[in-house]
Amino acid sequence: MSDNNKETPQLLLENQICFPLYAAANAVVRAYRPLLEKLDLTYLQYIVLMVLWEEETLNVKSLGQRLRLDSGTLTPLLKRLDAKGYVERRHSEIDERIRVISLTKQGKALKSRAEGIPHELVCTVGLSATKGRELKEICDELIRALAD
Amino acid sequence: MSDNNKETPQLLLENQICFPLYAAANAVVRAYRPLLEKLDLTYLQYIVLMVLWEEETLNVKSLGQRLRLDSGTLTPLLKRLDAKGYVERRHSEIDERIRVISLTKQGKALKSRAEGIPHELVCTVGLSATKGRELKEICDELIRALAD
DNA sequence: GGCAACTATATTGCGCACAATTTAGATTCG
DNA sequence: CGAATCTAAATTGTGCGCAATATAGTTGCC
Repeated sequence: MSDNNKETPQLLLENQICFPLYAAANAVVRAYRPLLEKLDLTYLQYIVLMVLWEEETLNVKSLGQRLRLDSGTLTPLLKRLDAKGYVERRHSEIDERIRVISLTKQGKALKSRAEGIPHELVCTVGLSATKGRELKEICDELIRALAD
Repeated sequence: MSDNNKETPQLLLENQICFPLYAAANAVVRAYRPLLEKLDLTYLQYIVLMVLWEEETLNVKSLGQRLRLDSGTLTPLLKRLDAKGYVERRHSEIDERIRVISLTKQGKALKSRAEGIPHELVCTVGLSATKGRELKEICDELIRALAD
């Protein structure tokens, strides 16, 4: 334990925990790409729509809190979803600063077309349900630990 | 099992495995940022240097295989590391197509300054060694499953 | 009412990721 | 030898992520 450094040198890529996490996240986004191409969506756009399929309507801030992303990422992304005709971006009438994001008819219609995607991905990955749960738990713990 | 959909609808963010993975990877890169700022490095630049601290010299392709990244990502990154004076990018004399990347004296010197960083991060995260190992294993499995 | 502090979103700029293409050099094989 | 094929790296273009800053609009307080 005290001669930890000799046994597992910290600066070897082999011994990193974060790098596999980082590489796995890239790999997953890459794996989603061909499945989402049919819907003309990127991975993050798909995630944003997933929130909207639940909530119908919401503003940039609460979306950002949910996904841990800021307006610098979300504003241009929402403009692209708008350009594709999947969402609308209205100004709140109560508070002009707030952008109210809502699904268009086309945006709602995408939901049924997306239904099969998570299962398709699970199949190509072939991760057991147990390991999937473990992964989710550890990642959630990490996220909580690193929140602000 | 057959009415899986009713019990855990696939299109709820809450039920996603990949999203926590994605968000955790972002969180980790974010957490590294202030630690790496002192060395004038981004997370990926740090990872690339880590490979070079092991290998002394290598070309773009083998670096890319190691990190699962392509020349579109690596070429500009290596140019930036070059501009910072941490690496050199020579053409191989045997095969002019190949770029041989090697550490400069300054690049080598960074290693000792980076020594404390992994431990610093582990502390802010506070993930147990067991869970760290589990996370690494599952991510490695995911990466293998999604390779090409 | 009016001004200071605050808040929500937008903008700018940089550095990844990666698909698609281009460029230049190496290899193969008739 | 030399054209076709292959290969390594570079380039181009799009879309994140996010820090830093800017722009409006709102609220609080005198």
